[in-house]
Amino acid sequence: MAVGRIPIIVGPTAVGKTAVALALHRLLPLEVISADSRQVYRRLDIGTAKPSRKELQQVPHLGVDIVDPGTRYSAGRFARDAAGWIEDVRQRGRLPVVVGGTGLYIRALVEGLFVEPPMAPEARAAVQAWADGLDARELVRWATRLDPGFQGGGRQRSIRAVEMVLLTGRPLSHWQEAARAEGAVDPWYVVLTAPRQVLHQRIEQRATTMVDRGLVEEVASVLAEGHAPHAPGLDGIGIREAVEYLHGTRDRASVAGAIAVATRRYAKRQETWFRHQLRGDILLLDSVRAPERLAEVIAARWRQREGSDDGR
RNA sequence: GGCCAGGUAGCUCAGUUGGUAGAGCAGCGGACUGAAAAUCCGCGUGUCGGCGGUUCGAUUCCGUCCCUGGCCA
Repeated sequence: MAVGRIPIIVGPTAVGKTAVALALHRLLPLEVISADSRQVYRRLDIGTAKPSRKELQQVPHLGVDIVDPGTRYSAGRFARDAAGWIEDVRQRGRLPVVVGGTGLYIRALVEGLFVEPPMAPEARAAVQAWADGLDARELVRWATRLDPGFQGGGRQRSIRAVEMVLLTGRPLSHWQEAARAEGAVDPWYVVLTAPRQVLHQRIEQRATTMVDRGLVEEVASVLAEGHAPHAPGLDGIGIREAVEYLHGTRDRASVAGAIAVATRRYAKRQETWFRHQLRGDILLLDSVRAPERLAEVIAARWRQREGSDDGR
């Protein structure tokens, strides 16, 4: 169900994706499809650096605030949801623009994941409970034994490999080969980059601002609603550090610094992903330039492309 | 000004009885198919403060200068 070509703006955290999307909105009739695995969670606004309420009013965003912190979201669900949103935006006669930093979500949308066979929730929970009693090394050993094609990894990936074999009778690699899904869109990637030094500065700034704006209080109030500290929505940079402080294992003065360190590492992993994992047309833009200038370049290139070949 | 202590990786430090040095943190590179802000794999990145001297060889010993901290004036 390819829906045609659409722009996909990616880049590491804090590089300025939101600002560019906002500026681009003034040049093109667009709606944003957010590809961000943290911003899907309601209530966590400061910690996930969501666009402000005002910004969300100015530019329609789909994919923000769609599940409670206690609900598990996934790349597969994103791929289905996003394909629907894109369709809706098209119906309204507007241009869907995917914006986000979660590489796997974008891959799931563009290239499609394999079609996952049904797995009983109780069975998954049982595997999870079994895994809770084992350490990472034991899990890796099980994964290797049950799935000879196991590509390696730690706790999380081992559990996934074991789960697939136990609940479907076939290893992950089998499904990946045998049940390839179709991609939903034809991507035009715009990759925003910034020199490391600049990026690190922005990250530092952002970490401090988060704490000043009440990150700790926000997390405390979500915990007070009864969510466990390891709830799906609470597993994110910034939120983790706030939880550590609230549990007394970290002093308040060190929160912002720890967030900056974790964020820098995350940004590096994202850059590695965007450097090697994207397939297709890519426009690389240095985001040291003003968002308005970047938006102009993107809009001009887009019109050029769409004009020169009728979008197929 | 005098007397101590110290100047080794981006930071905090270890070490070399003379054979050009290594930990933690930070950082860098890479992998990536439903938890991905996750989960993993790999990599020391260095005028051992400067300049002289002794020595086959000095980061190490000697001299001198500079810098930092402390104490005394």
